Formats: sequence, C-alpha cells, structure tokens
Amino acid sequence: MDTPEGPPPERLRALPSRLTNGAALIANRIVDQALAQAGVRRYHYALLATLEEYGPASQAALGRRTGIDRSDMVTTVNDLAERRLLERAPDSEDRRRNIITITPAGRRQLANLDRLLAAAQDEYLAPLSAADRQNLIDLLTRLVDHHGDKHNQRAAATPS
Amino acid sequence: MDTPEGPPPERLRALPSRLTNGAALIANRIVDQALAQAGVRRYHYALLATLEEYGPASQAALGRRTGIDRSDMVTTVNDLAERRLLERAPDSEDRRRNIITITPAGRRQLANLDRLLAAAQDEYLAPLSAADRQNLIDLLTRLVDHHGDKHNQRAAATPS
DNA sequence: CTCCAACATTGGCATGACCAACGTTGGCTC
DNA sequence: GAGCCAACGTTGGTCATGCCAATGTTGGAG
Repeated sequence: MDTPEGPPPERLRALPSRLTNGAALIANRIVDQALAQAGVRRYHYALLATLEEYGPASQAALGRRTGIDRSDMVTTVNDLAERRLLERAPDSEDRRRNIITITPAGRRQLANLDRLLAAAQDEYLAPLSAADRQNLIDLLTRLVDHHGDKHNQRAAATPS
Repeated sequence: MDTPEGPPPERLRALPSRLTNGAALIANRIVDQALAQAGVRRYHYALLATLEEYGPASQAALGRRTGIDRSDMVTTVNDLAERRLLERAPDSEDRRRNIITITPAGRRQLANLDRLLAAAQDEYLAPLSAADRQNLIDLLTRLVDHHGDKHNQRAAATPS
C-alpha cells in the first residue's frame, strides 16, 4: 500500500540528548528484563554490588556511593533484608546508623546477577565491536564525569 | 572526619547500561531545564518539530513518528492547542482522524525552542570535541537502530 | 450487513528520581 | 552541662515518563 509511516524526523534523530535517552531506554529495558529473572531490580543489584566491593557500610554511605536516594535506600534494604541477602544491624558506635552487611546468600545471588547482567550488556551492545564498545564507554564516562555525578558534587570539588 | 565516601564501585561504573542511563539523566535534566524556559516539555518539542517537518498529520501518525504513545499524544495536543501553537481539526475524508496542523505561532515557538535546545545540546556535550560528538552520535545511532525503535518493529521487519 | 481494523480518548499503572518533614542521636561550642 | 546544629533512618509524599487496557466511533473489506 502506501507508506503509513515515515521514520522519525531528522531534527529529532540528530539530537544527541534524544539519542542518549533512546539508548538508555533500550539498555534499561534489557537490563530490567534480565534482572527480573532473579526477581530483582536495578537498585537491588547496585546495592549488593557496592556492598561486596566496599564491605559493610551505613545506609547513608551506600546511598552516596550508589546514587540512590536515602528514602529509596530504605525500601531497597528492606527488600533485600527480607530475602536474607543482607543484614541490617544498628551500629554500636553510632546509634544513628544501621550497618548493612551482605550475607553469603547475598554473594551467591550477586554472582548470579553478574552473570545475567553481563549477558544483558552484551545484548545491548550487540551491534558494536569491542573497540566501539570501549569507545562508547569512554565517551559516556567523560560526559558523566564532566557533569559531576548529578548535582551531588559537594565532595567532588570541595576538599573541606 | 575526612572523606567518608568513596566513588561509586567499579562494577557499576563500568556498566555500559548504567553509563548510558547516567548520561541520559544528565541530558534530560539539561534539556528539560532549557525547554522549561519556554514552558514546554520534551513531548511538546517533538510534536512541533515533527509537524513542521512533515506537515499536517493525524495524531496516530504523529505518535508513530515521534514514539509518543497515543494516549500521551492526546494530552500533548491538548496542551499545544490551548496555546494556539497548533490546530486540531477533524479530517473531512476520514472522520476517525484529527488532522493536526502547526500554526504560525507554533513555528515561531519552534524556532525559539530550537535555539534553546541547541544550547542545551552544547552544554550536554561540552567536554567532547566535534569529532567526539559525531562519534558518539554514530555509536548511539547504531545501537538505537539495531534494537529497532523500541519494540515497535512490526512494519520494520515483519512483512505480515 | 457483518466483522474487523484504525482512530481518539479516558483512565490507569509502575518506575525512577526526587524532596520535605520528623524524631533520634552525635558532636561541637559556649 | 546546656544548647545547637549536622547527620541518620524513616515515612510519605511529588512529578514526568513510558506504558497498557477499555471504550466508542468510523472505515473498509468481505
């Protein structure tokens, strides 16, 4: 028949911000789907990965490192604590704090998630060669670093 | 104390999906802020730009070209019609359709938005050279194209 | 004339990324 | 010590985005 649709307008296709957002949509969809196989969402993975990498920490500190808001951190910790993937214990030295510790089960789940996530990255980056992928990572890293992690750049530039 | 925080874990920093998402967050924030100066959001710009580029069309067709969902299109058209930036008229030849047409005021606003948006892109891409920018655009375009616009690839690959 | 497809519209939903307020606790300064 | 401010965890919101489902209408194909 005729041509019911045309492709998106050039004006929009050329917009870097729009391209970035489109790619993010795709990446997030793939990643979410992968993590969903383990009944987990992105926040959960980020938290577990940070815990294993840095060791036990307070919720606030974890929030700063992952970029997760304090309030969202509460929910995330709740979820994972229910499943015994981590433990929340009051800090004896500072009773304002909860010390979050990853459990052995948490580590096992994390290993599983790493596997799922690696496959997801691969699917996302499928059309790119290894060199292209590194190139993309470099470019995006420069963008992200330049704009300081969100609007959180307090400790980033200000020594004290 | 000194620095209670460390940077985000390497595991997360290296994740392309996460980098992409981070960049998208930044880009969207900058763009939203720019468009807000004209009291407009991304959907509004996308619609106006598509209208000027392709001429009058039905809401459904515009939705397909912009990637805006039909239901969201209704709201977007409502917004812009209220401000007389476009006109919604029933199609005399197919009474199911509304033909959306950009107005002169709409074109003027669009020109204004283009200006704001160009500045926003520039801010977003600030740390990258011209070559880097083109490189990034190419890479992202390949990603987006490969994954077919979202999960909409009905006409894209499937004949019938 | 029937049946199905496309359309516009309403209403909803989940998520992500936020912000504000609260009560508690720690640490600092007077 | 008393008072004050900062940090903490928690609750309870907000807002836009990207979606999906159901409805009623209209067109067109058979």
